Amino acid sequence: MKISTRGRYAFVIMLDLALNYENNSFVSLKEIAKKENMSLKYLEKLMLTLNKADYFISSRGEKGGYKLKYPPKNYKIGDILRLAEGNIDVTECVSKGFCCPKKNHCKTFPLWKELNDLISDYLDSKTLADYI
Amino acid sequence: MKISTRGRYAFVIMLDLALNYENNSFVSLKEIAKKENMSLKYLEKLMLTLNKADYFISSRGEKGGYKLKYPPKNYKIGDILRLAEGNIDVTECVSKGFCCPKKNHCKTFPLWKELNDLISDYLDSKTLADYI
DNA sequence: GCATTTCCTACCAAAATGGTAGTATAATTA
DNA sequence: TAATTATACTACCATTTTGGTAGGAAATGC
Repeated sequence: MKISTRGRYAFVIMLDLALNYENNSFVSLKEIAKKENMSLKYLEKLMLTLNKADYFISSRGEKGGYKLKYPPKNYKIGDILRLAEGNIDVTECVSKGFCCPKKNHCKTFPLWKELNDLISDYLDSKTLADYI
Repeated sequence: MKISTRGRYAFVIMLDLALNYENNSFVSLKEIAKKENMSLKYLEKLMLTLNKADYFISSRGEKGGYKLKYPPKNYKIGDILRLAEGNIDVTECVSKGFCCPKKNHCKTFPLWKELNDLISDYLDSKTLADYI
């Protein structure tokens, strides 16, 4: 049931960018890595994943870095974690598109389904704006 | 955020024993393994873990196996999963006894804490009796 | 043109996961 | 009492996941 380093780091990165949103300047991964005591190289790789979404505006070179494309309240924590972790479903059988032959008479399915909805709904009810 | 095979199997095993609770007979792992299409050897090892708790009465030899020591409503799903999985906390930092130096001014801690409580409270509100 | 920073690929060590194998021990039954 | 059956316990193992490093290429600002 662990949230992995990927997810935890992603949340931190996004929060750091959210905190800088009003400034309209770029924040480099180097700064974040230093501030949060994370490996720059690991952050770079993680950023490749996050960048698949329409989350940032980026700029290379000196004074470059990243900034949020939209205001912090537009970023659901659930979406950030799904992106960073791949998915956050508690079992395979509750994942969209997964078809288990005994889904309808499985005694355990209702628990996983309810638990999964509880988690998803909670994480989707929170945005970056709630943590700055 | 996945519940591993250990936790999922544990829930299934406990449910099978709960279904047999009224019968007052023993259910062998061989039967469960066959019925649920699981590896007997893996079940045996998992049972070693579950048996650390005061959950079963067991008997060896023919007609042997396991039965629940207490009625199904006495078994919280949360406890079963904690036992099988080691722990079910979403991060290390929310685990009891873990001390993070920046716990009090960490921007992300509140989310993990709330999420963890949500999950724990839900799983502790359900017992085996709810699924038979 | 040079330093800086993102972008991208390839690799790698350690840990977790999901098993298997073998054996000892206890209970049942023929 | 001997054979069978089932739990109890230890050791091992292959695969996947996790967390991270290395090295460049491409773009940008000064």
